[in-house]
Amino acid sequence: MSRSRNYWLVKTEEDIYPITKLKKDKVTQWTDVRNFEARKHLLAMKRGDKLLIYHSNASPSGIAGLGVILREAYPDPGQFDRESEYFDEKATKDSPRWFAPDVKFLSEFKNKLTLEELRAHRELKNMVLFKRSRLSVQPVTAEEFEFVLSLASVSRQAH
DNA sequence: GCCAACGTTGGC
DNA sequence: GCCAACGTTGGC
Repeated sequence: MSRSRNYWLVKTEEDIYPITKLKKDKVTQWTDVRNFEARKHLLAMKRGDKLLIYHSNASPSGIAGLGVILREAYPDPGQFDRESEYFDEKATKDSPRWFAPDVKFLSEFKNKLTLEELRAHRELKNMVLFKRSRLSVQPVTAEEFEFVLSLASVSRQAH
């Protein structure tokens, strides 16, 4: 029996790792997530799951494009590196604490879908994005995902 | 840069 | 196991 695909929203700070950088890299390790609930979601991601890529700390903040899970989560190397700002002394190779999947670039929206615009749609009113504003990896329903895509194509047609 | 929201830590 | 203090996120 095949499992249905899941959808997620992941945040990245626009001035640290914008989607234009992912576009250039094609694939990146989605590292540095250090929050237990976000970790749970990273570990639940399956190859082929699609991601809304959200730029935080931006003006304005919003969804900038799409990615897809290429490799499921494996231990995040930064936790073992004393030099890294993401080093975790409680983590060992035998029992890692933090994980990262590989994310592949899919597309960049012509126009970022801003928080303000997203908030304006009833169809999106239950998005975790609004209820759990600090969670950096969060589930998205299939309906929400499809609706966001429909908004993105509208903004593409506008230009 | 401010500050509200909220996740995490640590004393008890 | 509670909860106050602290630190961080992220919108504005």
